[in-house]
Amino acid sequence: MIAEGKVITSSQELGQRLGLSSAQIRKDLSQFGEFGKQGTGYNITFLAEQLRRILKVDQLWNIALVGAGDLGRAVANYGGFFDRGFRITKVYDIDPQKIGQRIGGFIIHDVASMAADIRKTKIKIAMLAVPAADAQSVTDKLVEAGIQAILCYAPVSLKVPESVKIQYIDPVLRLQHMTYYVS
Amino acid sequence: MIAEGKVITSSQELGQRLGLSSAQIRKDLSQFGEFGKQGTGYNITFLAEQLRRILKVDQLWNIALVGAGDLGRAVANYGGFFDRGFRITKVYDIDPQKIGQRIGGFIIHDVASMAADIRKTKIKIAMLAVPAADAQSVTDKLVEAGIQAILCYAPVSLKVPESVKIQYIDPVLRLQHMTYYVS
DNA sequence: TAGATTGTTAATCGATTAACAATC
DNA sequence: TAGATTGTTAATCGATTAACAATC
Repeated sequence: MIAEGKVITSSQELGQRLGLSSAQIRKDLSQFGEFGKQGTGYNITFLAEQLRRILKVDQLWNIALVGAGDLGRAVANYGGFFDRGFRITKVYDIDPQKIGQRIGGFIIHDVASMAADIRKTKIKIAMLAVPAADAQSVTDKLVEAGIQAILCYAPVSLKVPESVKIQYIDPVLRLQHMTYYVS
Repeated sequence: MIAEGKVITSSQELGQRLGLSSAQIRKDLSQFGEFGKQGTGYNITFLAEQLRRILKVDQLWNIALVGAGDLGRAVANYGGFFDRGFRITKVYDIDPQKIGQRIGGFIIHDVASMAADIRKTKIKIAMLAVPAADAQSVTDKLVEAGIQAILCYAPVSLKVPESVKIQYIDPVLRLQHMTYYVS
């Protein structure tokens, strides 16, 4: 809407664009504050700012990448993170052959130094691109070191304390979500 | 459970492992049939077979990949599809420089021939790894050609008819789902 | 002032859970 | 036969929607 040059919107328009009812929009927003004006609606830039603040995407997050194989390399080379508030600051692998080499401009560090690094630099988010068989043990180390969120590229289900958030990137799972509907 | 050598399970055990109530397990399964035995529970291999059939993941699905840039190359080289019932059979790009070359063992074909190919081969699922700016126009062509499900790697929101299913792979979106909970 | 739209309360709807007859 | 667990109905819970006073 900002790109379209619009200044004000309403719960009705937001609902229409998002496929929700206007009541849902107002109810959800009201959980976090009063962002609109009666009779007028919502100022779009103000609302966007508030939403970014609420979701904590109004800052730059540092990320540790674990795993420098094919998948890790693809992730490290992906250019879409920085623009959208995320920055890989460290890359780790366990393979002595890889340690010291570079991928995507990052030096590959030894996982042995990972826990201490993460504690020191207070990195909160990690991306996991290790083989499925290693994912749980690496996760345990990350959690122990104070990581609070993990984006996991391995096709496994990780066990973590409730306080740690996990999201998975598994293209096959996404495909499987759709086959049911395909005839 | 199969790997663990177990033969029979119950709605209670399934619920426990999945973080759901036993009633939820029974209710959901009963939507599709009667898979258990009173007093005994569910035969695990039989249940798994039935679930695969219901979800249509008991077959090999052919997939068209559109876009042979960095992302497309990574997708084409990803070895995890075939084992899990998906096979890329065609790769397309619009760049004359790329057409005829190979990525991940696939010859890159001209998008100009895509619609006719898809109609002829009856491919139902496509993966989209084109620049965000091209995603909608390519999607329109795919839908027109009869594609029923699209896995989109571009960070955009695609407009498609209700009958077409879409799933997105956007690591930044996944990261943004977690920042709210990170302190 | 009249019209429009918010934030919120009350009503409705649908999903989850509890309970139990059926039966292995 | 006694114990266990299913599939399903009824009860409960929570989420969505409708309605409206407040007010810009």
